[in-house]
Amino acid sequence: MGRKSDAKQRLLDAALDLIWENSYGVVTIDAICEKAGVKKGSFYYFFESKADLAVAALEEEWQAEMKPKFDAIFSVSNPPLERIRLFLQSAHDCQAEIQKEHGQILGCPCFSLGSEVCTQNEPIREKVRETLNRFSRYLESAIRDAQAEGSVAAGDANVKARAVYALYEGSLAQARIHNDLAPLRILPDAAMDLLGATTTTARPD
Amino acid sequence: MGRKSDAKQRLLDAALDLIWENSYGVVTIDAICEKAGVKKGSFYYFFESKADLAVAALEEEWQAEMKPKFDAIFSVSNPPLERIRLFLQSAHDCQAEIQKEHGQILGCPCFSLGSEVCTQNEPIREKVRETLNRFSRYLESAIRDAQAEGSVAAGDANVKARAVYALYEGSLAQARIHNDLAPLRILPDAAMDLLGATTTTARPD
DNA sequence: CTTGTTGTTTACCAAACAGTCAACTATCGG
DNA sequence: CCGATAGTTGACTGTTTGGTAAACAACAAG
Repeated sequence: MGRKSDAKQRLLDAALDLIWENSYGVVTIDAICEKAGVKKGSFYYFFESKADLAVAALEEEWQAEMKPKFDAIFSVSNPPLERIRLFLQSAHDCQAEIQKEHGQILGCPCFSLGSEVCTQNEPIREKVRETLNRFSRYLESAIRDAQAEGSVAAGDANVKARAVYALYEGSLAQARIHNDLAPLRILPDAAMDLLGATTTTARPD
Repeated sequence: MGRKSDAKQRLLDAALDLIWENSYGVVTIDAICEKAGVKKGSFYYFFESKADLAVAALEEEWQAEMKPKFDAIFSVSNPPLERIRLFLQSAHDCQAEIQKEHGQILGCPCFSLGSEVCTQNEPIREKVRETLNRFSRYLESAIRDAQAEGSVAAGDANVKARAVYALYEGSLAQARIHNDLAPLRILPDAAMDLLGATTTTARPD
């Protein structure tokens, strides 16, 4: 069945890294190839264009990285509000680690990319939409469970989830712009305020 | 005192329009010149680089557009919570109008630009920081006034302002990505929840 | 009218860029 | 060992870019 290669995977990884660290528009195909250690001819063997690669990279990132993480954090074994708090806490911890490594907070690659290219490239926009919806569905479910146990007031769980999600992404982007973890430190409490949560979970000081 | 010209202003306007509608990275100096009806030689007469122009455009946008608007909305004549509600409502109304004209919600140019280039260009990052801080200072002051009259619970007004501001920018970016006003429609109520506001202001249905 | 200042234009260059292609190579099943 | 399949390479093309420079045009003050 012919030759084997991990070049495709290397391209996906390199693209995500570069776009995350910089931005979609400024990253060239040449740069991706160089970082991946792959010649441009091979790039076009696997992908039609940079946009095509970006879509594939987003899907890969979701499947390989985000989904397992989300499934663990939003495990039904955890109390509903605890899931949300864990989620927001992990955002902080992840970005703290990234800042240590890169010297720079990078935020959410999907959201940054989406905001940058949503007016220019429909396939990327569609993949970003899909991914963001997957994210917020976890929140929505947790909120519904919280409402069922009475720790969050009644009301459209989808609306509440979208609000918390906007707060989350806004805080991440702010952290990136200021290269400062502060917006992420206050995020859990702000989300609980937003949900009008009756704090069943202890708040560490 | 030599020749007169509005070419510089035309360049500022063209740059802001193009970057807002698309993104910083994808907009070329040639495109800005063409839209402004200015030759490239003249561009370099007024600005050193695209980044230099972007910084000037942000300052111009603040001075000419945003500041007067903010001063009116956050007028001390208005009750504190009403200021905040007006601010969030106007975000919705502005974006609705933009959507009608462009067929596309464009969000906040400063925040989008900041998130895109903050890792690549320090002068732009610094100008974005400055501008965003100016924004959130209006919120902080209104929150402090609200606390004084008892319509918002005590607590660090700066922290609360940053949370509301993250929610605001997150909602705007979400609206841009989805090209959907929904995140902005729920924004005022979400902000009031976040602030734990004792609703003195009537909520229109 | 002249002279200095401010702004405009055109043509140009070198680098970077996306995208193509034909020749080449490793690997597997038979 | 042989051919089909899967992947690799490097050299190439044409275009778009950012950036420069020198000649030119309008205008104001003296």
